[in-house]
Amino acid sequence: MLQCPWWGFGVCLLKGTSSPEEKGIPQRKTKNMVSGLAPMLDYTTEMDRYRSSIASFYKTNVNMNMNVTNFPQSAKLAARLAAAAPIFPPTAARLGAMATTPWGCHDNMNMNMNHPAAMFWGRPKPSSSSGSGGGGGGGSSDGGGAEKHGHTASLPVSQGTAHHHAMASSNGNFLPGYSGGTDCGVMNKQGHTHADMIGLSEGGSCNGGGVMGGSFLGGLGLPPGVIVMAMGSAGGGISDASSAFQMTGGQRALTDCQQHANSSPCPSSSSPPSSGVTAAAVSLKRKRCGVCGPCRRLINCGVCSSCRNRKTGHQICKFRKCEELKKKPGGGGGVLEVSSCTHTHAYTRAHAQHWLDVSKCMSHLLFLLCVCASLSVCVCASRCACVSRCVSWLT
DNA sequence: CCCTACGTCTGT
DNA sequence: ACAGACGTAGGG
Repeated sequence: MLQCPWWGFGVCLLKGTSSPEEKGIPQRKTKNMVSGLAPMLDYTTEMDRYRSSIASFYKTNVNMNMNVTNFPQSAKLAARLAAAAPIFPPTAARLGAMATTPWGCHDNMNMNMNHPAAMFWGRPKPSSSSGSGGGGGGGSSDGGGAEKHGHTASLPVSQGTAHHHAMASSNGNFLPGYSGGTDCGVMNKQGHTHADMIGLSEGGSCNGGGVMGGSFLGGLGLPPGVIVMAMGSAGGGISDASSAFQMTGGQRALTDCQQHANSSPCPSSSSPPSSGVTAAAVSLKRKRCGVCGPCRRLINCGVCSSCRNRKTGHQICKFRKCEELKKKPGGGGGVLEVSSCTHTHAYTRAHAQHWLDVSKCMSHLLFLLCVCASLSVCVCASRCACVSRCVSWLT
């Protein structure tokens, strides 16, 4: 389990350091914190770019590539994000740099990068004091919260936000090229770099540490050997490198993971101890496990029968249907103690293939999203190198 | 009260 | 087996 002793700049700056002060490093959540980086990082600018990019990304890509009505939640999400007040701290604050070896789960992000570093985007561990920025809230209790959040004017600046950002960024779906002239990024029609395309295409095209090489962070270089990792929302917990599809679910997953942080960090998709309702409980409605791939998916596909018949069907999107709930209640469950690679492998493979198949029928944009979704399934379900294999299946 | 979604029933 | 419809639990 990753434990960062100290967060500064949204970064786990040092290991074994007793306090930020000792290191003489400013620890702030907002502008002040980047004072030393001010020339490179401008919060407002970054936010503007971010929001406009999201808006245009969806507006353009979604309209261009698919019928937006098929992806109502994508649109909603875009709208929310675009309208949201700044939801994450300055760029620098989102970095979690670690001079330590990633633990298994996060090593997933190495994927095909052929590099021991993994980069995520996240938030610094919220300080115990304050709740600046209305940081309460946390995630919704249900995947459905993804939609319900639409009621609020802005995204919560806590877990939810962290996940939105962490995931979006880790997969690059929403990341509008923070680099000026990226060498390895793939530009979309808006001229924005999409890291997922980078990450999923070739392993070695981006050298340097992490997914985005040295060009992210507005040119902020990182010391050699510094590993940048996603801290999810609860730095040190199981980080959630899931995709833009799976924000709300991710929050919940994260919570669950934390609760099980001792032994089995994150319940696998096949045997989630966090299911809450046992088979014996019967009669009561079972709840989503919150940790499986579908549960962690945020956005309805908009095309499945459940989505199409939302009004009358009262069913969750097929792609968001909890793996556990798909099983017969009380039916021989719990047999698999699935922490093994083998199982995870099969699981992710199925999903990866599924999404790959889906992608063949859909747009390039969706393909990317789907790929990301698959990856996140891997990340969620595995604790090992399976992800890289999953990636290889997809590419 | 509204919305989401689980469980169940029914039809194909 | 699957899809669709419906009742209704649960949360906000």
